[in-house]
Parts: sequence; structure tokens; C-alpha cells
Amino acid sequence: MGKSRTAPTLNDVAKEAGVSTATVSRCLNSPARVVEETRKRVLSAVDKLGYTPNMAARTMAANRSYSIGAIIPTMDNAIFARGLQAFQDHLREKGYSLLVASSAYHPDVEKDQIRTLVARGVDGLLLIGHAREDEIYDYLEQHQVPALVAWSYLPEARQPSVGFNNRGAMCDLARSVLAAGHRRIGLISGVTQGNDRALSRVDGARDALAEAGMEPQALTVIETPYGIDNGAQAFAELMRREPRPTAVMCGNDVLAVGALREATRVGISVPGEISITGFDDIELADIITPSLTTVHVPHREMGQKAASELIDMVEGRSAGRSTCIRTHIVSRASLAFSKT
Amino acid sequence: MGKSRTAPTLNDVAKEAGVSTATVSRCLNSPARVVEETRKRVLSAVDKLGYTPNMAARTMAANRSYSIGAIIPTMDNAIFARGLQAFQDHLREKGYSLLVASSAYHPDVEKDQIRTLVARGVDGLLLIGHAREDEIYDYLEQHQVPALVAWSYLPEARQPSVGFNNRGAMCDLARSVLAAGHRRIGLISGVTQGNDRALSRVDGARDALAEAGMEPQALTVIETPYGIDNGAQAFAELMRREPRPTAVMCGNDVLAVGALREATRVGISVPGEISITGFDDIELADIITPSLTTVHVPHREMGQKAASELIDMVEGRSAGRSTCIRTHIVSRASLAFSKT
DNA sequence: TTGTACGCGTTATCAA
DNA sequence: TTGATAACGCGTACAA
Repeated sequence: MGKSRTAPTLNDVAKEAGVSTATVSRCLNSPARVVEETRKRVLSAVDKLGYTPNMAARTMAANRSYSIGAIIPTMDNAIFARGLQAFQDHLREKGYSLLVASSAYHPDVEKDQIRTLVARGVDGLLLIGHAREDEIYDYLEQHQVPALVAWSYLPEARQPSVGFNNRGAMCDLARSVLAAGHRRIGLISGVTQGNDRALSRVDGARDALAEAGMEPQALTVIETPYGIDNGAQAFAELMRREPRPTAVMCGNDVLAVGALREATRVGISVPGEISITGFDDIELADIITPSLTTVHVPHREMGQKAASELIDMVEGRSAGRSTCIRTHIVSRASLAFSKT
Repeated sequence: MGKSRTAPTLNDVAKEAGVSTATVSRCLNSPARVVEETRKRVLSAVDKLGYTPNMAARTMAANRSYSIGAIIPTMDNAIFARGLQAFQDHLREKGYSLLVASSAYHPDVEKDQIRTLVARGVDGLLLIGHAREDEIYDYLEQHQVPALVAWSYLPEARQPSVGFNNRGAMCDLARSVLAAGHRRIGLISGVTQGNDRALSRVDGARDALAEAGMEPQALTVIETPYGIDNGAQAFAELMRREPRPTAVMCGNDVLAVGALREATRVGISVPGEISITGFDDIELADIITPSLTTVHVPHREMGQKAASELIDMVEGRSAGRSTCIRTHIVSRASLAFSKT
């Protein structure tokens, strides 16, 4: 009496059902290869013993872990959190587990995390953005771990990606800003070092200016880590510049919210005196006053598409197709016609 | 020429260094047990081959995976995202990886995820809240997987917990509301079924009313899933009740933001006509207009404390100590004296 | 259709 | 201090 102190194994099930371990294994992995009669006996034994396969053993034997790794800059940000949640949901549906690691936007940490996850035997890897040493991609190839990039779409890149056109979207948004008559524009960008999304967004804004035949100096760029306080500080600095911009575009909504807060604090009317734009369209963008003109990114759709594509790669159905997720501009109160 | 197609193993390193696999293993796990001379040789071989241990094999042999599982209702919510991020950071410092799963507030899904993670050989498990069938705790005990509960502090519960006193905090907040002269109070709660935090918060509000000698009917409770839109809808419904409440307390900040949005939409002045309170103190609470009176929960601190405690349990240094994380009320604009 | 037996890459025990 | 070698639990040729 008294249950055994250790989890039941294939062997226990085999004995219980009076078959070999091979048969039990087949019952679980390719039920078609075993006759109804025995299968029933086996499955009831599985049930009776409460057997659950030991994944580590399975991983070793099959060289397959049914787990996917994801390395994101941080979970503490609505945009990654939402996309990751969708990614995980879809993974689970397909029988995969998710191993998450975060890099805090630090390339060295990310590199380390990649090694860790590969050593853990993940079947595939989700990475954010393309900017990364070639050595890392070599490493992944050597270990034959399929990797998919998300949050950025660059069809010509070495790695397949499921994301959106950061540059094009920011360019569109900048066109709107120009169309509203703004000619002196500030841009609060996230740190572009090692962050191709941030860099592309800056480039996109520059594209629009060039297209309009404006001088590059018409755009004043400040780089700062993402964060509300940083956005506020950067905004304050932009307000000290001469001539003062009439519109401030921000690398993401979080920075924009910071800018907005600072404007409110010092009594600068938005969009009366200054227009402000964001990027991502997190929930906050619609809640804040004034509501934020921004670029809507369908994060859930991206997360789920990334999951299905990565699984296709892992299971050999795809060598890695890239998908461009469509974004669109959401016009809200924070952007208005320039008064000057 | 041409690197081997498969990752180097302990064996490869052993050959390269001219020692046995046992020695290599010792070099990596208890360097003290091997003499300087050989250790150097081994480590350089490790380096040369770019060896990384195969975690699945290690897990099997040592019956220890250096991975921790966490099952949270959803990542798509600032409060869990932030706490989880801190949890992961600390885990990583200690050499553990994080396996995340989300239950979408659904007990059956959670149960399933627990089995999955245990089968994957996690060394420990982080769970949110205490409310859960005893059978699950039995299962965890049987499998000898230490589990820690977070986001809720209940020292007398079966499982150790690192969290805060949801009931007490909500009671304190309700006292403030009462002190502001409110006597008809609405409460928009999250779904209490299977969610002890939500239930405790409702109880806490009731405690304060009882303490003040008020009838239970003075509190009108509406339950709804977390979400801005749901908060808005619930608020609208409360406004239809007679007599109309003069203050609406919300189970969390997300619901409160929804309530606020609806109030703004229909032109009810906050806090002029109606006061509103939240819970959690997410960034949004301070950004929104009017800013939200709420309960501040130090999520980062909780996440990190949970990680260190769980690791202590896993490594046998603790049988599971419970820790109460202190919360405090943050008074902002959304709560004011009742005009009636 | 089912069973036998080997291998996956480590750790750990026991000798040397 | 180091080296053989036996587990660990499962998948899968290959044989029956």
C-alpha cells in the first residue's frame, strides 16, 4: 500500500498492460500502428497509473523537445507581452511549450540566452528584430535550430521574419505630419544601437522629409531608452531647441505618453501648440488625453502568425516564409494642423 | 575540413582533452574536485569545441532541470507581465530558465499546464493565487515538485505564498472611500470564481462597510472579466441602479480605466459626481485623467522575492516560507469627498 | 502487429 | 585525483 514515490514510467505502463515498452510508446506516438484491442488495454493502463511521459527522456531519444524558445527585450511592455501571449496560445494549441528569456535590449545577454535555449534543446527560436551578429546565425545553423524573426519584416534578410514594415509605417505617419503643415519636427527615438526597429523608424521619418524635398536638419532626433520618464525628459530637451519643433514624433507610444505628460506638466497645449505622435497603438494610446495619433500594429495577429510559421519550419513544412503584417495609421487628437 | 554536423558532446571534449567523461563532467559541476592542471586542459577543450551541455541529458541523469515553470492567467496584463519579468530576471541570475504557460483564468487549462510542466521536469512551479483543487496539490506533492503561490498572501494556506493581503488592502481603500463620506458604493469586481484575489478584494470592501456599521446592501457588486470594455459596461450598469452610487471601487486598474472612460463618455464628472478607485497601481493609473486613487502593489519586488524563495525551496534550503509584500494606498484625483 | 535491444548525453557510484 | 560503468526514460531499427 502507499503509492510509489516516483512517477510511473513507460515500463510500469508496459507491465500493467502486459505488453512491451515499444508498444506503449507506439500507442502514444502513432496510435495507428497498434491494433485497437491492445491500444485500449494500454491506454487504460496509462490512465490507471496516471502516466505522463518524461519529456527530458523523450527529448533525448527523439532529438525533439516540443518546446520553443523566445527571446524578447522585455515582457514588461504591452507590445511584447501581447504578442508573446498570442504566440504562446498558438504554441500550446499545437502541443508546444514556451521557454522565455529576456535580453533587456542587451545583445550580449541575448547571445547568452540563445546558447542557453539551444542547449535546452528548443526545437525553434523566436527572436525580435534582425540586428544581430552573423556569428549567431551561424551558430543556429550549425545546431540546426530554425529561427524566426518577429516585430520586423525584412524579406531580403538572412532570417525569415513575420513582422511589419517599420520604416514604411513611420514614413506614412511622417507624411501625415507633413500634410498637417509641420515643417520643424522633433523625433524621440528608442536606442537604435542593436535595434533595427528603432533605426528603421527613424529612417522612415527621414524618407518622408526627403520625399517632401526638405532638409534633413528639419528633423531633430533624440535617442533615449524606452520609458515614460525618458520620453518626458527628451520632450523637455526638444522644447529647449531653437527653433522649437511644432510636432514631436515618438518611436513608440510609451515615449509619446511621456512626452505628453511633460507637455501637460509645463502647460504646453497638445495639439494646440505642439502635435505628438506615437507608434504601436497600445491600449493606453486611446485612453490618454489627448488621445494619441499612432501606428496600429496587430500584435496578436503577428504573434499567432509567428507561432504557426515557426512550427511549420520546425516540422519541416517550410524553410521559412516571411510575412508582412499590415499596419495602419490611427488618427486621433494629438496630431493637428500646424498653426505656424 | 567542415565542422561536424552535430553538437559536441562530453565525449568529444573528453577525447580532445585526453581524459574521461567523468572528469569533464566534474570540471563543469564541481571544479574543486579536479586538479588545476587537468582542469585547464579540459576547459580549453570545452572552449575550443564550443561545447554546451545538453540539458535534456543532464536533466535525466541528475533528475534536475534547472528550469522553473510559471503558470499565470495572462501575460497580456501589465501586472503579471511586470512581476513575471522580475521573476525571470532573478531566475536567470541563479542559473534557471523559465517555462511560462498561461491559463486564461481557466482552472482546467491550468491543471493541464501543471501536468505539462511537471512532465517537462521543472524543478519548481510558480502559481498565481491559492484557489485550486486539493487534488492538484496532491499531484505536486506526489511528484515532489515544490510550488509557490504568488499575488496572494495566505500564511495559513497549504502552499507557501509570496504575495500581499488582498483583503486587507481593499479594506483600507474602502475605509478611505467611506472616510470621504461615500455611503452608496458600487464595486466592479473581476470574476471571483477560481480567483481568490478577486474574492478577497470584495470581502475586504465588505469588511470596511461592516466595520462602519453599514448594511451590506450599501455595496452593489458587479462581476465581470478583467478588461477595459468590461469595466466600462459594468460602470454603465451601475449608473442605472437606484440609488446611484457616489463611488465606484474597481477590482483592478484596468476595470477602473474602463469605468473612467465610460464616465467621460457620458459626461459624468469624476470625481465631481462620482469617485472611482482602482487596484494595482499600473503606470496607466498615474497617466490617465483624472489620475487614479488605487492600491500600490510592488510587483517587481514580489516577482523577485518569489524567485528567490522558490529557488530556496528547490535547492532544499527552505520548506516554503510565506512572505507578505506591503502595499499602500496611493491617493490621487479620482477619489474625492462625496457631495451628497 | 508486437517485442528485443540499443542509443541518446549526462551524472554518480565505485574502484583504482 | 581520475576512470569505468551503470543508470535515467524514451524512441526506433530490426527481428520475429
